[in-house]
Amino acid sequence: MSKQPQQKLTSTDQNGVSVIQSQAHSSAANSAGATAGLQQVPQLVAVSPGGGGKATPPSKMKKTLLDKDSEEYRQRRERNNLAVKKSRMRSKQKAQDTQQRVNELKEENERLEAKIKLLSKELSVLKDLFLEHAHNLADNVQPASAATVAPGDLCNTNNNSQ
Amino acid sequence: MSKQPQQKLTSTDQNGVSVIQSQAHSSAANSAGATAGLQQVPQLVAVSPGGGGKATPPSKMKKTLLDKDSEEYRQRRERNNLAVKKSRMRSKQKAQDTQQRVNELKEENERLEAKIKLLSKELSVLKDLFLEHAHNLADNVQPASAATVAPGDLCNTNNNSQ
DNA sequence: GGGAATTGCGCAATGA
DNA sequence: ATCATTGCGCAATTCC
Repeated sequence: MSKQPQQKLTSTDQNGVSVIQSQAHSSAANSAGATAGLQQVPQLVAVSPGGGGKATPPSKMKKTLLDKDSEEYRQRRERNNLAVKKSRMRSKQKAQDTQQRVNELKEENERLEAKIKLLSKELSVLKDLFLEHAHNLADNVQPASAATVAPGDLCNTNNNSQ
Repeated sequence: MSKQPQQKLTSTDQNGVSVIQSQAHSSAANSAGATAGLQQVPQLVAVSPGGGGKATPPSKMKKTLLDKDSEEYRQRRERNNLAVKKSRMRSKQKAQDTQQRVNELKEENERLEAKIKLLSKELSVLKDLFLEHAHNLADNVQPASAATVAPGDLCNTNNNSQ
């Protein structure tokens, strides 16, 4: 898929002290280059409390050393960063899709309601017609069925879609 | 304009383990919360050269002041962190609302379609009745009017449901 | 100019 | 062990 070889310039590889990793990732997706010098602060890791003398704490010792300089560490970070980016992209897209879905549903809703209105009207007309006819029948026998029946376009099923 | 009640300012330190702060300056009274998590960064103090006068050159030199130790800096950061949190919260909530809206709309959609179905059926029944009656009339009384009324399926409500 | 809001990103913890 | 998800802080940018 979208996987570009990202350069990794870990400057100050073995500089004496602090790590200013001004990693200019230069992601491909980054357009509008305004030369963004990003800079994440280095975090000093507390290797061990200086004065303390805990020799062997409980046997649960996992987070002993996170070699920031380790190659593997950087590798893992990079992978995670990629994963994070991907995940966020997907999340964003999903939200967008949802929003679009809302719009579509709203549209369809309107359509359906319009149709309901139409059908209701038709129904009402037909019912009136029946009533009228029934009255006519009750009054006498048959006055004029045709006239009663077709006043205009009662039965028009103008079903215009959309 | 802040319209939202400030949440508890205590930084709720629950995991901040790996970062310790090597704060050079002991700030004054840290009101409300003593937020931890500071890092030391090599700060290149690049004050405006020349000494004395301000005379800021019209160039693009704006990174003149970034004192990480500054009280104002920390203050700004904290405010921004709060703002970020708020913004993200809102964003999340909005997404959630949108999702819920989708559900509601879907539900209503179903309801509407059901109603359409019902109305269509009613209409169809009524029309059939109508036709039948017309036939009766045609049989018994005048063929002329009956013929005018019912050629075949005059009132075909071709209700296509999506 | 200035503060809040938004956005992109990296880090670390955690879930699956 | 690898990837995905998530909370959080930083910094740049944008919006009042």
